[in-house]
Amino acid sequence: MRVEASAASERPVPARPNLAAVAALAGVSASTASLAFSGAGPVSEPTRAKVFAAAEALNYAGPDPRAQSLRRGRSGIIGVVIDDRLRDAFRDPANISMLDGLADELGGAGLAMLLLTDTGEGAAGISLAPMDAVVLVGCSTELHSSVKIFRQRGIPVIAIEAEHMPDVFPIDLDNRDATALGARHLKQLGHENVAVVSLPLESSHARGPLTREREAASGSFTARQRILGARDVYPNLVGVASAGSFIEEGLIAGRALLAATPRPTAIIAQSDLLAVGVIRAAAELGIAVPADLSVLGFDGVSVEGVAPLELTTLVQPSVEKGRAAGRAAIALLDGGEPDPIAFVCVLRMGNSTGPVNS
Amino acid sequence: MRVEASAASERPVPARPNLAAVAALAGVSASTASLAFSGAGPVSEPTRAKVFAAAEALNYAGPDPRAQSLRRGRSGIIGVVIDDRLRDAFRDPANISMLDGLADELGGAGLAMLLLTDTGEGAAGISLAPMDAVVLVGCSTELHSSVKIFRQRGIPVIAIEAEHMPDVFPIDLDNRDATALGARHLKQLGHENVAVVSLPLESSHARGPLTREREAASGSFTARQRILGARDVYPNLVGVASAGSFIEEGLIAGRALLAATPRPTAIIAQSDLLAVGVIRAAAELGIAVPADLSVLGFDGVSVEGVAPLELTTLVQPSVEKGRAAGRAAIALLDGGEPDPIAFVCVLRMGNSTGPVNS
DNA sequence: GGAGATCCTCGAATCGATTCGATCGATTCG
DNA sequence: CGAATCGATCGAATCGATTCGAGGATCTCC
Repeated sequence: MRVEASAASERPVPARPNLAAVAALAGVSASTASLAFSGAGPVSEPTRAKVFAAAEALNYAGPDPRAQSLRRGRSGIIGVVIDDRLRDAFRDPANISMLDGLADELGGAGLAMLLLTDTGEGAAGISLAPMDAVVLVGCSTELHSSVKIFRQRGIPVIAIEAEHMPDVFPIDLDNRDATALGARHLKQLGHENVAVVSLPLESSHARGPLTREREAASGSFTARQRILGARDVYPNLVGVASAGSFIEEGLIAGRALLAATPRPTAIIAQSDLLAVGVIRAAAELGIAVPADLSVLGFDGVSVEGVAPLELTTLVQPSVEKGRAAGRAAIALLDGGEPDPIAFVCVLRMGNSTGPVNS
Repeated sequence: MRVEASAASERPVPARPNLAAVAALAGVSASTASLAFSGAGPVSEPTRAKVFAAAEALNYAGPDPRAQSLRRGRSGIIGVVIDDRLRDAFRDPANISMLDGLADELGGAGLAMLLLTDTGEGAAGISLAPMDAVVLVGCSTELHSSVKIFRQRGIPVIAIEAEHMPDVFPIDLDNRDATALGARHLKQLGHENVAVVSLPLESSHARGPLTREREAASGSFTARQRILGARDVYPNLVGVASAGSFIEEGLIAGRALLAATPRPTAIIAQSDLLAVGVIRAAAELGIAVPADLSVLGFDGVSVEGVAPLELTTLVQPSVEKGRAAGRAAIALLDGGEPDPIAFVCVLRMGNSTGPVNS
């Protein structure tokens, strides 16, 4: 294809110009023009100037990312798969911090985040989008088929807090041990009648009492591990599943649990937001925290609305978790084989837990 | 290039198979194989089966999205540009609702969201990522250069609450009129000494008193419009800019404003989170709301932590705003020319405002 | 002045798929 | 039984760039 210099003036609205057109107008070959734009090879100053002038004249915006990504085999896009609806995922500060760390690390490497959900219609994007790597966040088992596709495509997969799978790089959190640590703290305070409010167990986000069957069938690795951790200390633990990590849900769950007789003297909430809800439920019922009820949280995010109470909670390095995922993605893209990463939580003492009041 | 049926067994780890390899193994042409996968043309059942069998045998994951997007000129990706750090953007429920509406609408059309920020290093993605359309959220003026690139590329741009620009499809909110409406409500209650807490004015997110110069130079269209709306009723309005739409920031701003003499009898906050912060500042100082101080919010999100108070606020249709942006993006992609969209807020009466106590 | 090194520039192959028009065989209709 | 029709398949062009090896010009140094 030849493009005359005059062609530009003949057609007022030409098809979008491409590199070839620019090169032609500049009187150089396409390869040289490419070099001029990418700066990847030696190009003399006058030539470079000619190319840029031609680009300017043709109103050329630079190499087409689509073509670039085909040729280079890289799109600069990292998929982030959330198992929730966006609204839900973004409602929990711990999650947001994680995404923030992720975005920070990826952005620094010139990579962008493609937000995907594994449920509903948005799931199509999972196999259709051009991605260089994928980070699964709290992914459910429904993702196994997607993971297979990623593997076939040679797309590295990073999973945050998920069951280990072959060819999936894990970023772990000691959900079980941390919860056990928290539970032992309660035990030391003398609590024996303890209940738990869990994160959603299924993607249906159904509320309701925990049963061993439900737990076993649960797609939420995190929720399950935290339940197990609590059971390590309180084998006969009872509890309810929430429909999401929100204060409102903690309130609902708290009401349910506190209506039981005998009333639990301590409640383990699987997130700080849930813990705040539980505390609010207690307030409603005139139950004093921590005198009559101890509440343990998880995440260590600063939550509004329980002042002057300060949550006793298991602090997890949310931001670092995201960062680690980002770094892992970058390393895997470069063909590296980073070491698996496991984070641990720290028990931060607040005053939402106290000795049992018998 | 010919690929023998036996080649697959010779090379244990072949370069990733492509459509041509699958077609060769199936004994059909690449065009037919393409038809079989896309279902876009007539393909006999036996042929289709042969193709899929070959794909299975070669462990082919389906057409490469990169190549597809080059050929079809579509990537299925919609860019979403946030002017904030992710962390900040996700901290405000109004923003999240908007993103949720957007995600919902886009997901339904098989499109995925590419999250971008216009500041820092992540900004590179703006011109490098393969996007079919872009939604600017609360974009600053720094985006003008990016918008130029989008225009050159023929990428439709949708801007939510931004200054109108040629070739940019606007989704508007009556920020000014709505704020004026709220201000008139305060006026009717007899308030004369009114102050405002604004959203960040610059991308530096600097706190500090409002000045006409700062307002004029501000990159935040929304903040400016809301200030203007308040000025429509209270021309000599004073106020401070916050560093973000957070409760904590409202608290800081509230303390500053309530330290003035004479103390304002009403404060207009440019978001509900800021309003809650202001109320908390009042509580700190022993100032009763609404008896001694009226506080007006904006957004109409349900905010925790001011019970039993209920915020008087300007309710905006956040989710609908996002949905409208999504629909506009889809329509523009189809070459349509949707009508500009403008949403209006509704003043919802709570009990955080009341008659001036003189 | 010629051999060799340097520096630019170019041609051609390639990335992996889609799509239009052409072709070929089988079926149907008159 | 010939012609028109229809369905399935194929070839070739195309999307827009990158990259490698080769080639030509210029310069250096002996």
